[in-house]
Amino acid sequence: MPKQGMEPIRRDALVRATIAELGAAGTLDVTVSQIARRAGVSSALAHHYFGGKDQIFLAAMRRILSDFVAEVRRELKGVPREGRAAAIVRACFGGSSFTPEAVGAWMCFYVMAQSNPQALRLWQIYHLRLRSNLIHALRPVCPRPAAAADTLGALIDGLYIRAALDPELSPAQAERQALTVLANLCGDRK
Amino acid sequence: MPKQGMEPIRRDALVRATIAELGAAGTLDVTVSQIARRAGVSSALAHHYFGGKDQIFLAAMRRILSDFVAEVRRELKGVPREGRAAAIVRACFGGSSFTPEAVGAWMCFYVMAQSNPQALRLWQIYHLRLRSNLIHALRPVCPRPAAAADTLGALIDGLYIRAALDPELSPAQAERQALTVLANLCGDRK
DNA sequence: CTGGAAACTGACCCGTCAATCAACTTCCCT
DNA sequence: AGGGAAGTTGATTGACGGGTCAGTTTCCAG
Repeated sequence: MPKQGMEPIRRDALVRATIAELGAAGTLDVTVSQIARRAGVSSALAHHYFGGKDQIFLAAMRRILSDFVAEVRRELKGVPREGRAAAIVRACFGGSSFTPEAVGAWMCFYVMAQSNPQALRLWQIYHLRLRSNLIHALRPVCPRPAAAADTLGALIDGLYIRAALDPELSPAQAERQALTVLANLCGDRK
Repeated sequence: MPKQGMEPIRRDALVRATIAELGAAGTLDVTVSQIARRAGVSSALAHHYFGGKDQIFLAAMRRILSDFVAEVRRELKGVPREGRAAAIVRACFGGSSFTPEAVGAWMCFYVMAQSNPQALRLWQIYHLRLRSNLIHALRPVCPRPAAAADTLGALIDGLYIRAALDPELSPAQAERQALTVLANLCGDRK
């Protein structure tokens, strides 16, 4: 029963369903039909709105990325200069960023970036933005902000991978590890 | 032109071809035909020897894992107690462990482990072995060996991911970052 | 010399899935 | 009212890829 103005609602539902499906499967081997079924529509409609499977995946990737950016901004609100780096780390492991679903989908996007130029481009943008945010946040507390930002970024990626494969690794543990390294990176020159 | 005693040679060629193909593609979307072609045989023969696609992939995964173990052993040879942790780190980024090909294939196995129970099992074994090696190596030089091993392991995984997506990241840089964190993890209590 | 095992392949079968199409329904504008 | 736009789907198509099989060649044992 068609209603007017469904497009944004359908798009949203499909994007959500994509993230859920990717997160649950942990693989890019997810069919358009599965996504559409979870979103409560036919696969034809998914194609109608997005044009193709890749576009659906890219939309989901953009969503996760922008959710993460929002999380960072929220965590950064009202935090003094010296606490900014820790706030960014908390954003990585808290809120909606570190649910099993999001982590699984995130890993899928890493894979997609290896063969899809647009996905690679999105990843590079995320990567550069996180890096510059971290450098800026580390400048007041760290002797070598750029190097520390690279290390911290790599550690965060690694913790994501491990969380995806090892359900034992809790968000709290992961966050603690990252914060410990952050403290070391900052404090070992005094 | 059939010759006797080809089986081990073919198996080896197919495993090598699998790693090369996975490493080049950066995805599990590699067909048996591609692998077989690169190995110079028909796809039917690949099925004949391995039984199926999954078996081929698992054989390749086992190969990469055992190559890595060999690398660690080699790097550890004749190194004094205090240098063991650094030697393991060097093994991760040197030799055949950190070629673009091996890193790409490695990432594929992480993906496979998310949906294939046998691959997950193999990953867990690798994971536990690396962990216990690291803990043992860190004991003489580090106040909290277990925590440090977990952190170092995650960092190494993260550096692999980044190397896979970012050709700018050289082995030397990655190794330097890992060794820096290792030094911090050891030295910050003095 | 001969029969069987090992090595090897081309052709085929069959399931799956992205993508398209031709409909049908509901809503809104004039 | 009624025509077009938006919403929606089931059925279909076409490609692709894993797996199987029947058949061919080569080698070796008895």
